[in-house]
Amino acid sequence: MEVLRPDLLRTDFEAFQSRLRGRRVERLGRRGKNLVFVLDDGWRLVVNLGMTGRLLLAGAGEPSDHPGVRFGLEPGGTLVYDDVRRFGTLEILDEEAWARKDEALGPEPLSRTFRPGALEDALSASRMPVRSWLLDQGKIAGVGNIYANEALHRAGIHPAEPAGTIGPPRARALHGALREVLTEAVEARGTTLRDYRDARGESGDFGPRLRVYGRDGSPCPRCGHTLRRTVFGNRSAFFCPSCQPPVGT
DNA sequence: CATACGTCCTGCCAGC
DNA sequence: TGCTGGCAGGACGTAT
Repeated sequence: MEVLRPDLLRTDFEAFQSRLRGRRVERLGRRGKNLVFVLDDGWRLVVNLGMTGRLLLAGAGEPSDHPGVRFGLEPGGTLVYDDVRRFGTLEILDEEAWARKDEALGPEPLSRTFRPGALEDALSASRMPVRSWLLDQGKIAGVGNIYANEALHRAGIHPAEPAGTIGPPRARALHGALREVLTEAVEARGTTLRDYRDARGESGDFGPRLRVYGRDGSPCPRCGHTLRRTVFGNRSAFFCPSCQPPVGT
C-alpha cells in the first residue's frame, strides 16, 4: 500500500496499514454513500468518495490523475483511490464502530422496508427545507444533490418547502419519485457531470436523462416553463416554478 | 435539540 | 489571449 495523500485517511496511518496488510476482502457492500469492504477478521475498510473520489483498477480504464492511495492486490493488480478535491475519506472500523456509523444513517430508500408511511412521518417532524432534508444522511441515506432535485421535480414539490408541510399525498409521491429516479440512475450506472467514473473508468449514462439538475434557463421537459436555480444550504437547487409551485401559491 | 452557514480543496469555464 | 470570479457530485464543525 502507498499513501500519497495522508489527509484522506480518517484512521491513523500506522493502524490503516497494519489493519489492511495481508487481509482478504470477504465481501463488498454499500450503505448510503459509503463503500464497505468487509475484511476476513471482521474489520471494515469504509470509503466515501466525497465530490470527486473514484476507485479505479489500475490498467483497466483511464489512468488516475490524482492518486491518493494505492492498494497492491494479491496475486496481482492495483486498486487506486483517486480524488482531485480530496473531500473523500477512507477509514478502518471494527464491527462496533461500524455499527455506530450504520445506526447514525437514515433508511435506505431502495430497501423493501422503506415504506411511504415512514417517509411521511419522518418528514412531518422537521421544518427543514425538503431539499436539505433529503441531503441529510441521518434522515435518509445515500441521496445527493442531483437525485434530491430530480425526485422533487418528479413529485411536484418545491425544494425550499419545509419538510413538515408536505403532507401524506405528496410524501407518498416523493417516496415513489425517489425510488424511481434512483433505480433508473443505478441502471444507467450513475451520472457523470465531469469526474465520476466506475472502477473500469467508464462514465455513467444518466446525465442526458436529468430533467432539472444543471438545466436552469432551459424549458421544463414536463410543462415548458423556464427552469430556475436558487441557492440555500450552500447548495444549488433546480426546479420548475410551474410544476413545483412554492408553498402557499 | 434542530437548523444554518462557512470551510476544506482543486479545476474548469463563462465573461470581461 | 489571459485573468477573475463563480461554481462543482459532500460532510463536518461551529454558531445561533
